[in-house]
Amino acid sequence: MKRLADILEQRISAALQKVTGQAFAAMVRVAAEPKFGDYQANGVMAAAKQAKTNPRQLAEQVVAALDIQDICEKPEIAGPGFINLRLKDSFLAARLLEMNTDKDRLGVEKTDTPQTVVVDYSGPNIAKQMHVGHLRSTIIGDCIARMYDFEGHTVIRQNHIGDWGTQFGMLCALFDERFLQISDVTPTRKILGELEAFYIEAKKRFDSDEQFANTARFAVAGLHSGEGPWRTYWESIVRESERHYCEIYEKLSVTLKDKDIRGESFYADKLADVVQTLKQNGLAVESEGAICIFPEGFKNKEGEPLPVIIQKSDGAFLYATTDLAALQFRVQELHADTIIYVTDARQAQHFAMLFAVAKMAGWTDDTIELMHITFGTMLGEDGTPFKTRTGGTVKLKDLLDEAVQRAAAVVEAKNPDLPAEQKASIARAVGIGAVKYADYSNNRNSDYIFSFDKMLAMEGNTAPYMQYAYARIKSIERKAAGKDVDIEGELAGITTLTFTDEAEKDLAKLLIRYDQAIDAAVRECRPNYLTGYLYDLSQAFSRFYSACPVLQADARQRPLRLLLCDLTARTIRHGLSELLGIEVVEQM
RNA sequence: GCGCCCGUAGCUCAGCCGGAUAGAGCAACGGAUUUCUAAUCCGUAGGUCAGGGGUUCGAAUCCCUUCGGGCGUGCCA
Repeated sequence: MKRLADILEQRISAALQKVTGQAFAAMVRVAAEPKFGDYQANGVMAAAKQAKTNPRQLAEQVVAALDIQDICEKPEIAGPGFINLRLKDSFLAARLLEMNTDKDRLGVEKTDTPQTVVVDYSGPNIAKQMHVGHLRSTIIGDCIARMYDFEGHTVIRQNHIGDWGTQFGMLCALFDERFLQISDVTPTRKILGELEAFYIEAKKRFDSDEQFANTARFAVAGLHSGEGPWRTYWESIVRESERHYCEIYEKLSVTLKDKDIRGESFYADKLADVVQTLKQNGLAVESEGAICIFPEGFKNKEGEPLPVIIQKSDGAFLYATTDLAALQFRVQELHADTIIYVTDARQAQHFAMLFAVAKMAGWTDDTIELMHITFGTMLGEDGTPFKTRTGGTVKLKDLLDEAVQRAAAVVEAKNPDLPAEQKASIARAVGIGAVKYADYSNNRNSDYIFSFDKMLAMEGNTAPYMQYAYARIKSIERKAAGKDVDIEGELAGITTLTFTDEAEKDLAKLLIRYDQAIDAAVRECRPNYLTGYLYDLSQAFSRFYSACPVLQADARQRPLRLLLCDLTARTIRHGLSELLGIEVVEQM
């Protein structure tokens, strides 16, 4: 099913071409107000200006040349030269019926130019527990990966975890001290059970105990050379950490799996080559004792060229080195057409420089797209970076647990008679959904204020609003049997649809726009376009629900209403659960 | 100093390539339930889109500038 907005764009552009002899964009948009119709074309005014003709007159000619009666009522010309379009009932009905036959994709077409897309997201530093700072990259990246997937691209998720570096020396040192002989995984868990505390203690010892610090440095050397027990310790720590964050991913319905892990350690033995290559091709030079590359256009405080440092004066490599190795790997081994990095906005300059270096080195060219998808900081209710009352970082697990707990209280208040197990599962879906949705629904570039009270108020533009709309539809379906309504039978037997209420049409018009919403969201990697659509859809449904009885509707009205319910439920479920990773519930 | 992001209703935020009278939610006020879940719906009120200038048929949106906030700016990631 071709996107309606695209069809309209093409038809009107064609008419413009016919009239003016030139190519102009029709600039079709959803109408600003219902009284202007359903869609409007704004392109005539710009075209008239360029062609130096009267816009109203041009609009008349365009409308006269326009072949569109299969889709719209007679177009109207308004204002300085807008062309207003109103969809025909017959067209709406045809689209709905087409969606009805496409259970999986709701009429959303796959891309005709599939690509290999690498999405790099989440990337926790595994020495520590995941905290709120990891939330945005994890879920925004996941939504991007899901959307690209759905559009038919080959998506390669990459979890670039921080599993290498000097901090692992001190962790191994403490590990060594705590447990000299690792026999199986159980004692490992015991030692690392409170990973955060383990890290803090190691850090404390490292800073205060000279002998311990020496052991830590010795451990780093051992890690690199592979001598001694250090690799084994390291593996235990890494494995234990992975267990921890895979648990969080599962809680969050994030699609990252073990196979997506490709941490810093993976690139460790490639770093020397990267530096060597860049030296050989003359890009990397020594400066103040470090090996640097100076991409054009970047300056430091003194206005001098700013370097990307790839090797410190002591010989050690840096994260820029690892990032370059990863970039090269993704292009050359994973054959990426597009690489999307989902990290916070503070790293914008780092990635800009990185991309510049990759281009200088000839690793990428104009056929490969490198995107840094940025997002703002999560703030507490006082507007400062989000912390616990005592000033510590908030652990992701604690935050999610609290959300679920709060949701459980609401479920208990609203629906105390449900079985305990079902109440618990609703609380999970609602609580986690609320946290994710609050993040998704904001423009990712702005900092946003995290507030349990707001996101779990469960009124207005929140995940529960949509989950509720979905649950109401499911409730209708459950009641249907008792009222001798055979939904499946009626849906299968529909041949014509009759609109008798504006609320039906408003809902239908939104339903057929799902493809457009996804397209906008994926094009700019902005999940909030998708949440905005789903909210509009749910609102249209709620209006429809209060205006139009379904099961009691007469035989003429009921097929359409059943179809609208079914398509709405499927769209909400698909949007929430397949694209945003937010669970839906049958009852709430 | 330079660079990036941000400034929209009392609060939290949308506003897609410049389009018609700038939109939601929360809070406030008033209404709606013998009928499929009221976690809902309908209505009222609320704005110098930080200020100024420019581009043009048209600017919250693009450009310049001032103010205010955040972040980054050579060996952390």
